Amino acid sequence: MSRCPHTHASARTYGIAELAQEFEITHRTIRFYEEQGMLCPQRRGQERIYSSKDRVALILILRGKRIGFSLAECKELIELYDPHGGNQVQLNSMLQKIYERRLQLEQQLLDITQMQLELDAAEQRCLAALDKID
Amino acid sequence: MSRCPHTHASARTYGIAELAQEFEITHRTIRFYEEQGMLCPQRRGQERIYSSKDRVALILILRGKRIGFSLAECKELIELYDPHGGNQVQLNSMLQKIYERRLQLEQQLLDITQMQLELDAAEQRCLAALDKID
DNA sequence: CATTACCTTTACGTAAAGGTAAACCTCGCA
DNA sequence: TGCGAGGTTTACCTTTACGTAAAGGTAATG
Repeated sequence: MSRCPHTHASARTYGIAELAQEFEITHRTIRFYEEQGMLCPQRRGQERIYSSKDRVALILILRGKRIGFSLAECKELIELYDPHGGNQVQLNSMLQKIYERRLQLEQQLLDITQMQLELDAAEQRCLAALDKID
Repeated sequence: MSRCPHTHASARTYGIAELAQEFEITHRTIRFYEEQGMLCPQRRGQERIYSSKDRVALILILRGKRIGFSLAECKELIELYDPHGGNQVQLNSMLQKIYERRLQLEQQLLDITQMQLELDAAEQRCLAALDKID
């Protein structure tokens, strides 16, 4: 069973080595994320079998990390992504979190463009100094 | 001396409490950054006197941190900002670092816009679920 | 003079995010 | 059948970025 009954877009599964290679991270890292409750692979005996949902979670984690989110924050992102209904209170709290994340992202955009400007200036100083050397 | 002889744009100085309040960080944090060689306050007896250069460094550190740079990376940014001449080899290595930072910032921009899209989608799901409740 | 407020140092603690090592299972196959 | 490739767990180690006492100097204030 579960062998692609109605081809639900992605019944594909992945081994740990496969994911580790694709995303250039270690096995330990992947298991660590599981310890933290961010991945939920099935088991075949001892072996972990990752679903494409796990793979998506990994993508979210790694993207979050690249822009400086903590794992706890990445976990929240995954929960936002997850379709798990919830009652009215929960939904409103999710909307609140989404709002806060958006503010944070906007601040980060400002920080990044500001930093780009400063890199430009630093580059100019370098080039000018090199110019003087000749 | 040093009492504003030719009003060099900013002979202003700052106390630790002042900076801590302005940037909403603790004294400990500021002293820690000094331990790491990122701030170089003068001393009046035991007391630390911060220059506006120190203040700029703090700004760079905090901005760097907001987008997930490590303190080591922030330190590099400060050094890029710092005008300290250097020979041809050093200048070229600085240019290389600037180039790498730029690439990283571009990746971060991609990550952020992607994440914004996902927040949009998550918000839609929340709103749709709330809609169903009514 | 004593208190209060702010500064200092030294030193140990800690959470986050994994790295690394040791030792074991187990499957396929030559 | 035996061995290697790839999987597993447990458990301790490390780095980063500070937090948190403990213990005391200094300066104004009542």
